[in-house]
Amino acid sequence: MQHNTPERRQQKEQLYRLFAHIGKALANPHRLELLDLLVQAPRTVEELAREANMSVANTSQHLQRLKQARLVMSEREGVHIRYRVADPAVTRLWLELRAVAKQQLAEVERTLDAYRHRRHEFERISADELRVLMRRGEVILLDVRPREEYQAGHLPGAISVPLDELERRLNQLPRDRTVVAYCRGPYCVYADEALELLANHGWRVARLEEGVAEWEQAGYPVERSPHPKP
Amino acid sequence: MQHNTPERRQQKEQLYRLFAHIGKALANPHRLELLDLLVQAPRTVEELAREANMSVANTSQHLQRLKQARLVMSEREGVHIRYRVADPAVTRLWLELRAVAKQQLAEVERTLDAYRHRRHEFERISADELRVLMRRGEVILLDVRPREEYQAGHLPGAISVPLDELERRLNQLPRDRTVVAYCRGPYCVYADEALELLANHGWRVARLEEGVAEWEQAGYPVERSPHPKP
DNA sequence: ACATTATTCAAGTGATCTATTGAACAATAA
DNA sequence: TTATTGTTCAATAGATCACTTGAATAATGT
Repeated sequence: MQHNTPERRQQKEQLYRLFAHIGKALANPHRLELLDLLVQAPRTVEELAREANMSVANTSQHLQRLKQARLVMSEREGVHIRYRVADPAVTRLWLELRAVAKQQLAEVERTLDAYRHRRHEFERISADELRVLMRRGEVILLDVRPREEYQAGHLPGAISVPLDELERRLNQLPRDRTVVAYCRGPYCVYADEALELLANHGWRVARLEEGVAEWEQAGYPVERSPHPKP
Repeated sequence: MQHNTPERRQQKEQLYRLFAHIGKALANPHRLELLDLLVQAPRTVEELAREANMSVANTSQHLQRLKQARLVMSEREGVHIRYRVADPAVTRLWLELRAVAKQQLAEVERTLDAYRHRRHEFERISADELRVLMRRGEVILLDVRPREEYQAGHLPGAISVPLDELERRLNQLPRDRTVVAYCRGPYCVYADEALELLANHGWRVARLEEGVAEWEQAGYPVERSPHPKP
């Protein structure tokens, strides 16, 4: 029985071409940023363009590559078209890609330190520790991402306080409990900025590195608000 | 506190560029084929070129891109240079990429059916079932990959019978037990070919879809032979 | 030292990718 | 209907990628 006929070769090549199609979708920094945003919450083209600092046309093109590779899907909503991650497996793929990057590129750590230059100032708390403290009611947990991201999914018991609103809402926070903040994940600075403000106002603070995706991937439950119709 | 200064933007972009560097390494079918081979066992450039049907120079170039992205590492062995996967996280990334492809591209299934046109002929057995039957001694488990791949890691209790040797060694197999065969994973045809031969000679046969990487990723133990020096 | 073998390097060409621009299209509101 | 807004399409130019070829390197054996 032959197992290296030209036809076999050709079919094998087609298979790898298909896999590479997904790889190609992951081969551009802008597309990864879009994907990263979509992992947090579904968004329209316009929103994505604004948040990723790209032209709308360019954003649209990149989204279409992601869509071709079936990493994201789109849905019309009146005049808008809302994109979302196509499947939880895509989120896992993205987390795994970042895990490889983190383990293997020392550069990432250096870049990250430059980017989040205050990130070692605050005590860090692990997911396990947080669960214990939350059960005992000893901490307040803040989700400092934009509200839509909170609505798309958040940690159980977390309060939505987008970074912009934090200063205004400081008086709503109990002074006698440690405040834990989280945001999009280890590469996001929102939580650090929130903690700095809180620390300056006298709170005891701690940072959770995990974002919702990492939390869910670790097997912990996530709360989702029903999607509000605009 | 500003969180969207131009410097922040720039640093964020650098971070995504780093991630995209890994994505780019995954953006070519040849590189994925090389990676797939390396997941099975370390190999020299020459071996890889032969098995992937590429020129040596081209293979070398692709390997260097993989190496730049720290997906593989290399080591001199006399005149040869042996490449290997840099880290288990890389294997997980590759499995996750394939999982996304499988879930999302219906084409994969169609291509796969064309490629492994006999794949529905044989009974399939799950990893769990296999473990039970192996414990009871009710099946023989064959690893039909090349011997070096077996040596780099195999399922506990598996016997190495490379496809080429199978016909010659038929008389060593007990006739009264079902033979289960596995190879590189769900996209590999070696096991199917082995099972066809065995079925034609009267054996009861079954196929395990998992390869060693999938098996290990599922949390089951893997046996590794000490590496023989040539 | 010399020849041999495995691998990498360097240069060149055609293919693919990316960002930009301005036009086209689709849904909504006036 | 017409105007408006969000999104996509089409064309283009510059950058990057992929494969080939032939030369350069590095270890080994004579």
